[in-house]
Amino acid sequence: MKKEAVYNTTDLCKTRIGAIKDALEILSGKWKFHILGTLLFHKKMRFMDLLREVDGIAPKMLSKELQDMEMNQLISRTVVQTKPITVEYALTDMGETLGPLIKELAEWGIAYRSTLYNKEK
Amino acid sequence: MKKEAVYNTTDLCKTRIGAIKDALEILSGKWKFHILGTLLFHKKMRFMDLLREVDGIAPKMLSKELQDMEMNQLISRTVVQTKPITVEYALTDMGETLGPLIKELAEWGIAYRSTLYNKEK
DNA sequence: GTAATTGGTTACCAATTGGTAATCGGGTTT
DNA sequence: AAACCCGATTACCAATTGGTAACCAATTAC
Repeated sequence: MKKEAVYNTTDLCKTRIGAIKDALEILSGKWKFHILGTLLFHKKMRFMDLLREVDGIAPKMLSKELQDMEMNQLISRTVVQTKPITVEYALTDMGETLGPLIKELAEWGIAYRSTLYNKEK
Repeated sequence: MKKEAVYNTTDLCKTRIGAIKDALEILSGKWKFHILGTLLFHKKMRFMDLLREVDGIAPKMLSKELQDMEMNQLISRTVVQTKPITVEYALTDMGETLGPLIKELAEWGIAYRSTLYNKEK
């Protein structure tokens, strides 16, 4: 019997697929969630603070990821004219809306780990 | 003035960071969320069904991602002894727990896109 | 008998991601 | 004056990711 392909033809489905694609594109990579999570917790941070706080990130990566996310309007970059010039990074309103997602991700990770632990007992 | 580094020393913080790292490792890559989302919607699917439904994925990638996620106990693989042998993939209970996260991701993507659209008007 | 379907695997290759280390200019501390 | 902090940027390199295309054995439809 020949099988007919069943495609995702409903609008609901197409929209969801596109939305997931968009979100993944913006949030892809090893560091974005860590940076966002750190900013969610500390509110305002300077470059060197982030470099110290986000464990293991190199300045190059931090710089690149910050630029990416600034372009995508998730974080804001403000140059402050202090004695040695400082730069403050913070979440934008859009960036703040990622709060629940990050929280959910962290909670899932915790639940996942504890499930594995219980199975190994 | 010399700055003292402020590290993430609270247990709460460390746990969260580790959890996010775990989750990202398991869910990394271009396709996992799409496959999981599709399985969440259709419940049980065969290899070729997934190949058709997950837009643009190559058999090699599908195979690899399915193996990855099977190892991590997010999906189950069942060989069915039908006339031409078929293989059924489905979410495990653990995999099902990703439902809210995927939903949140999709909703965020939709909200993000509509915000951009409103700004461009 | 020929072609197609099922569930993959393999070889090969290109692009992206990410890491290391050095550098830079301006300013401050010692 | 020497050395260090700030916020990066650059050159170079290695590893991972992902894509294309071909192939496999078994079975079935035409």
